[in-house]
Amino acid sequence: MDVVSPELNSLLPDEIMDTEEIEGPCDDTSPALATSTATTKTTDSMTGTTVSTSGLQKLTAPFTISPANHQIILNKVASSQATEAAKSAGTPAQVIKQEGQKLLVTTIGKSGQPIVLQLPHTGSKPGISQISGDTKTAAPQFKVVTIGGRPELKPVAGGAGNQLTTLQAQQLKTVQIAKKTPTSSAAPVKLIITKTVNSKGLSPQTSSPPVIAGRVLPQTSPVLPLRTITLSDPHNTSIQSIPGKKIAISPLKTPSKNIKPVQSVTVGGVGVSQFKTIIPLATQSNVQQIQVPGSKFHYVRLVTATTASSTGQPSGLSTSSIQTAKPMVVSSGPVRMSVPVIPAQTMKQVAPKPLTSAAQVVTTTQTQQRLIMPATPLPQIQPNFTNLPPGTVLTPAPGGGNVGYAVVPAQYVTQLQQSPFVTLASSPGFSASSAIQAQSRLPLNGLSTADTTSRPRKPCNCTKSQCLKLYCDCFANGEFCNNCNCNNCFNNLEHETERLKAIKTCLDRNPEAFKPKIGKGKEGESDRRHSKGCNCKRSGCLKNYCECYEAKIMCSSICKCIGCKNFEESPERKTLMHLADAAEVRVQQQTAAKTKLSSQISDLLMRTTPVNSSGGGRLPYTFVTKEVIEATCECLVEQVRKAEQTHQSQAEAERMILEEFGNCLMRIISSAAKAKADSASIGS
DNA sequence: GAGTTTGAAACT
DNA sequence: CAGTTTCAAACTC
Repeated sequence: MDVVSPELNSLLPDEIMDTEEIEGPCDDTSPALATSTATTKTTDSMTGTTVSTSGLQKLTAPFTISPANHQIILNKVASSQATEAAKSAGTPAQVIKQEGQKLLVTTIGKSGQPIVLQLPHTGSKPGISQISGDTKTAAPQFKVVTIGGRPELKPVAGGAGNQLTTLQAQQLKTVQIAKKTPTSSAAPVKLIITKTVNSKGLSPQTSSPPVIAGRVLPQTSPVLPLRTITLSDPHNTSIQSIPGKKIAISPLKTPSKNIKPVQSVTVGGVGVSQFKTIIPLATQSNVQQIQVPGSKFHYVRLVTATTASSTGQPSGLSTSSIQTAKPMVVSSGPVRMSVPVIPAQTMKQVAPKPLTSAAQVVTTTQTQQRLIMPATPLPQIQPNFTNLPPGTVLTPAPGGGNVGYAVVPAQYVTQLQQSPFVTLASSPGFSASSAIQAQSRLPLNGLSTADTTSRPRKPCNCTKSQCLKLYCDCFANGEFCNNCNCNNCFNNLEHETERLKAIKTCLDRNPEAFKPKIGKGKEGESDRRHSKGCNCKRSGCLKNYCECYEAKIMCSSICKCIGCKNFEESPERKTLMHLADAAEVRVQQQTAAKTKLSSQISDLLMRTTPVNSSGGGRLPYTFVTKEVIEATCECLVEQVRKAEQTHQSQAEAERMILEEFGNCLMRIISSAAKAKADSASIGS
């Protein structure tokens, strides 16, 4: 079992736990958010998005999705209070009154289509869903939730815009939140929450193809409209974690005997590439996985915090006052997760669920877990998070309670999700690591690397560093190696121990080693600048050797470069920029011309194919006579003249010539086809 | 594709 | 902290 010992854990920055100390502008979209106490705020420096988490001592955890800022807040709320909270949020809320866990999903703002989902106790009546599974399971089991890339959600169960009845709520075993397709923005988003009762992991769910217990499905597949979040509760065997014990780092690396039903939450994005993943490790038996496509957050971390929340309450609703504010905490008994999600671009925030109930009864005071997913570029927001690269898993320090940290590269988990995750969780003998590594070579969610990330990362070629030093871009970016050409790579879960050690070494050397190098400068300075500045001597800072130039930013006062030409007024820089721009434009034009020509040719071939087939042969090449060639050349030359007369750029001239050539080809082929058709008709 | 150059990271 | 070495990416041929 690969875990981080408490010793190593203790070496890591303490600030991990200090999320509540983080200050940042509060971009609340609802009054409810503004009234919370003991909140945790995280702010995306790039976007200003604010994620707030409710106080840990509260049990309520509204889940809200704000179209305005792409925030998703998930909180468990008391039923009556949920309504209030939703009202305060400016939109009607749908509340399901029922004992047990309640999940309020509501939107703030435009959509005005709040969704309230209730997660009944395990002991509650079996749902109508075929996947409800074994009702004997004591603990509530849930977990696959996929939310469409758009925050706008419309309730499906119980009718759109209508409040769900208690019965409906009880029957609400399956909710689908379909990703809203870009083309049909008006299409309602389905929300499917599947309650899975994985009794001993032997109850595969077959009724709802998109929803598979314990498995997160690929999110960006164009043929898979539905985004699903599967909430599968681990068996209620032991929710209580044992302080001091090591915690499985990830389901992937978890030894077979520790593999438990996996809780996973996936939030689908619309055409988004980068998937961020959270793998909270609540307890020994509780492995949770959260994936949020379309966001930029990179890390997943579990943060524990002692709370005053009452334990032993299955739902926790009876004792908790409504926590209207900045709720990003999903609480459920002993395990509480706070999931601030601050995507750099889409700014979606998700707070997944929690579950539990069964085992909560035992203890009086328990530590709770919060899951925090900071966006990758969040130096100012949660600087502490960036100190830990993804993949880091921390076990609770001695006496620290059931605290677990997991920082996992989203893409890595995304790959995992493509793998038979259920199998991983249910098959003791399965080599998770091997499977993971195999999967890591696959494109993300069926998309190429270039398609899946706004920050395409080149594969590394490390040979000596084992990809465990900052020389390796993958490692430096806090990512596992994926599709790389490296040799003897240790930057993977198979070598988690070494990796963690390397991470620690790097952090010892430089606590900010894993922070983005490009961040905001001082007040009044440029928005972006290198955190340390470059030290170039020979490149003039006008080659990609220079980190400033590579990041397309100007050198600043903190740079120690010699002979720098990377400043605003630098003629060399301007020339370079112009050349680069021109080259880019040219490439684009050529690409466009090629595409057009290609389409024209293919279109022509399509049209002439019937003729050819009817004629039973190819077009006579003899049509390309000397006269035809000359005429074609004249046409092309004419285009050159035209381009010169109109003072077209070279790129444009090339485009015109290419286009004319395409037209000539079309005419030749058409004539040939026509002649052949005519001859065929005459012959018959 | 091989070899060179370059500068960050690592080391002393 | 400065100097040196190592390393992998960028670049050149």
